Amino acid sequence: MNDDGPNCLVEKFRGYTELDTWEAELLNSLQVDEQHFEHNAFVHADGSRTVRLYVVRSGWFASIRDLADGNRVVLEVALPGDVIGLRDVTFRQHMTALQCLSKHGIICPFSKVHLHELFRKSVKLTETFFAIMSREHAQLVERMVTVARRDGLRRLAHFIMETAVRLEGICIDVKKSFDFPVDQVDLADLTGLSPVHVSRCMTDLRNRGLVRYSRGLMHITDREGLAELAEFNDAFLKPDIQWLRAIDIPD
Amino acid sequence: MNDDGPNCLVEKFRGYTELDTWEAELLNSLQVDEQHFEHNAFVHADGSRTVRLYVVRSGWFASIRDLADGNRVVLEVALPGDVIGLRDVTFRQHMTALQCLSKHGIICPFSKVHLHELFRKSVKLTETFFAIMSREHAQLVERMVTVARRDGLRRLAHFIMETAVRLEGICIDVKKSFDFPVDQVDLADLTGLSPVHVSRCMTDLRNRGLVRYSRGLMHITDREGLAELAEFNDAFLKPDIQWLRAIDIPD
DNA sequence: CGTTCGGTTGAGCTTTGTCAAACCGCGTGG
DNA sequence: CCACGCGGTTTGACAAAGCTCAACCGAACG
Repeated sequence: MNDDGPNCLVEKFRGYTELDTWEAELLNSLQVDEQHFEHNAFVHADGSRTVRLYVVRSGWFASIRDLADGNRVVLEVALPGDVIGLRDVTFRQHMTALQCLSKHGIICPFSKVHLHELFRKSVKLTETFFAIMSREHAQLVERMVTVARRDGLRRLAHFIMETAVRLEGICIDVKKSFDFPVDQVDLADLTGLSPVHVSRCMTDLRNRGLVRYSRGLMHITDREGLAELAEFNDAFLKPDIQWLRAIDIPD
Repeated sequence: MNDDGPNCLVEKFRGYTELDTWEAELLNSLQVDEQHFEHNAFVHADGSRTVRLYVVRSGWFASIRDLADGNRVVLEVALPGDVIGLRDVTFRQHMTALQCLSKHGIICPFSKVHLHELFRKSVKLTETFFAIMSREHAQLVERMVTVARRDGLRRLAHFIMETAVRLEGICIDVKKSFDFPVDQVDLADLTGLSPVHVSRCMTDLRNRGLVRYSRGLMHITDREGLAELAEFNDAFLKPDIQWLRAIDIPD
């Protein structure tokens, strides 16, 4: 029941390490419940108590921070198969709200007690959760670099590339059009731009023949060009499968 | 020898959990070596193999990314007692260079094999490393929010507040002047601004009577005002000491 | 006593933001 | 079938924030 595709934890973990059946079962025990959400529905609010974590089953979910002046920041987008909440679990309160971006989305909640038990049962799984969190961290580092030092065009190019590569990781063919349930306001909050400027930059990307984009569908028409414009390097999305068998190498 | 102040791991970990002597010894075994660096010296380059992690003994160290166009981003600043490298350890290569910011700095390197052994020996320490990484993540989230959506004045105010609170955490009295070995070029790379604009904003902060700052010394003259301007909330710096004893609470 | 380095200042320019209007595809109800 | 309204996008005019370049200043240091 929980082995039905790349949107499940077992598949994700197998990208990092080998699992025997007992470990796979442990992971699957995190995906017994299901919650459904509609577009823009909140899973939890900013500042709410950290009680649960989630595995995304379908749809896109975003970590959101609303600012006093009405501005909003999207810190990260979680895609199917992603784990949400590792960052917050060691805090009492959530640092961001969690919202469903797509028309419809499904997540599997599990309690942090459950995670905790799992930590005690398997070092290997613990290490893999560790690796997953560090990958999320790495993703944020790349977005930080982009937002801090690149112009609007490149920020958007980078986000599109990043998302495409991540979607490939869950077996979505991005060579043709793919679902991209993010409107221009979301893109603005993702890149630190204004919606108007996002519109201008997207038009620019289109005019350069890099993407085609409309109403929830994205099509990358020149992947090389887009990656080059964004100075995109996908190393940060690829975990080192060997790290568990680290070998100390002198300089 | 390694219990001599707040710049050691044992002290840091005691902020998260209780340690018995055996665990304290394990941690101290990570701090047997020492490396010294001068201002702007590199500990490792961007893209180099991830072999070691570090504990900062003294001085400030920065994770740096150089961009193709000559721009530079400072991703994070590590202060005494901080662990450097948890983010990169699950990757084959470093995502940033590591540079000594202060006139002089000392770090204790330990191999990732060593970390790995420690993971096998103590779940509690593993979980604490997990918590430490999530705190670093949280820090980056706050900086991301700031860089994405706040103006130069607020970005600087936020960085100063964040740093002050972190310094307090290692027993540095920030009520009076304190060491602030970061020049305006560094501040620019930290906030995504130009050095010239940093100068203007720093002057502005001074004129508003919030800080006094010159040549490596910082003095916060109006902490309330500075925190308010930056919309600074220090929750993200405070780990939840209770998280290991998490209790599942229904909504 | 000159040089150097970091910081400051001013002028002009570029990028991006703001506001407001127009537009467009789409679904709904008359 | 058409008019309408709605949400999201586009466009234009203008304003603001921040960048670049260049000159200048002042403390530290040889």
